[in-house]
Amino acid sequence: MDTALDRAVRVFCERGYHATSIGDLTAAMRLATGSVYKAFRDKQAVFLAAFDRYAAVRREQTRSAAARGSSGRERVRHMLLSYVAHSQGIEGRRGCIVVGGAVELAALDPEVRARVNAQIETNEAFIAGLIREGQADGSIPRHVDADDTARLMICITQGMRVVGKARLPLDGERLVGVAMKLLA
Amino acid sequence: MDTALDRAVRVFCERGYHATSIGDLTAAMRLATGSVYKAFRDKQAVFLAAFDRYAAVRREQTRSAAARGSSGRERVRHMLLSYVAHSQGIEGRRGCIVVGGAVELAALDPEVRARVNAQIETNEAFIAGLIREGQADGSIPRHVDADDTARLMICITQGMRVVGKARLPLDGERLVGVAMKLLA
DNA sequence: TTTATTAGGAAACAATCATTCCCTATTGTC
DNA sequence: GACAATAGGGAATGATTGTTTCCTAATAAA
Repeated sequence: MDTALDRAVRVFCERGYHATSIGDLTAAMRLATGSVYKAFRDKQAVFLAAFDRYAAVRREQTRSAAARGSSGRERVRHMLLSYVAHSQGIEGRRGCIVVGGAVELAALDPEVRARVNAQIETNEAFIAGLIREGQADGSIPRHVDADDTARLMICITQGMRVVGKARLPLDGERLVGVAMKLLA
Repeated sequence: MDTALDRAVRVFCERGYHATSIGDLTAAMRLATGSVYKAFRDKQAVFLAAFDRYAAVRREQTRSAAARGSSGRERVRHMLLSYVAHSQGIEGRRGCIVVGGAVELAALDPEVRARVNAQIETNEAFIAGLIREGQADGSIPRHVDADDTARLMICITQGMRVVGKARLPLDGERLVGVAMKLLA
């Protein structure tokens, strides 16, 4: 069932919510219609489950990417580089469920909006934490406002997913090189 | 007809493409089904026309916001402030057709993808131009890479639309204050 | 072995979708 | 004033949607 949910994640990522029919879902999950409705209340429930799964996986990937850095500053850099990588190529084209949910559903579906907000705020707090670590270890100046900078970096990462979905190329080293000025 | 198209823009902005039915469209445009299909080939044609109209209006708004600045640097600042303003409140909740088109349709619809790309690249070139103006008038250092910085700023602006759609508050002065470090 | 419970599958359901067709005013032309 | 042309409106249509229902096969308990 978890593997079926992973397949649902892929479909929702690349087609979004409304363009994904139950037929698309059953084909991707390799389950019959009845089986899907036995496991989930309705289509939205499948989406919410897929959202949660996607969010958990991405959180872990982002955290482990950041962990590759040896200072707070380097951890921010690796986190941004990881985001560029995920926004590009085949995965970039596939897209991000959080961004998709925000754009397609957040306006009208309070349940989705709550999850999108929670995910964004968690990420933002994580980035602010990295910045504070950097200030503690001396790799990031004290005068940098951790919260404001984190929120701007959230905009950057979410924006990269939009640009990546449109298949515009992103040069990781150059883009992140510029973004690191925010920690000056 | 132009006023009807403006109303179509609003609906497509807040509901997206697939969640907008012809019924929603006719109700918003105050036109009967037959009239819509007399003016446009199909639903996608309505969307493309709405997209073009929205893009033209937003381009003008962004340009006039930038024009309020007296130096290249100040023009970039005003342009970013304008983006924050449009990403917030009722308009932020309504959303951006370009971001919506990118996230919802760019993966599968080449025609929409081409327009999204064109709009993003036009904006990016405009921002790069502002930066070069600032370098010419001495308000922005020469060592700033105009193209890389413009691309990052595109990510910032597109990301702000995503965050704004999720109804998270954005403090314009603080956010732009941090972003202006990119011109240091 | 028998029975109860569950996971999974396919067909049927009503509702909604985008689209087409045809009718009615209104406008401009001769 | 008569007529052609067109813009707009609304009902009808076929396809597709999400959902439900019922059936089969497999598994666990007794």
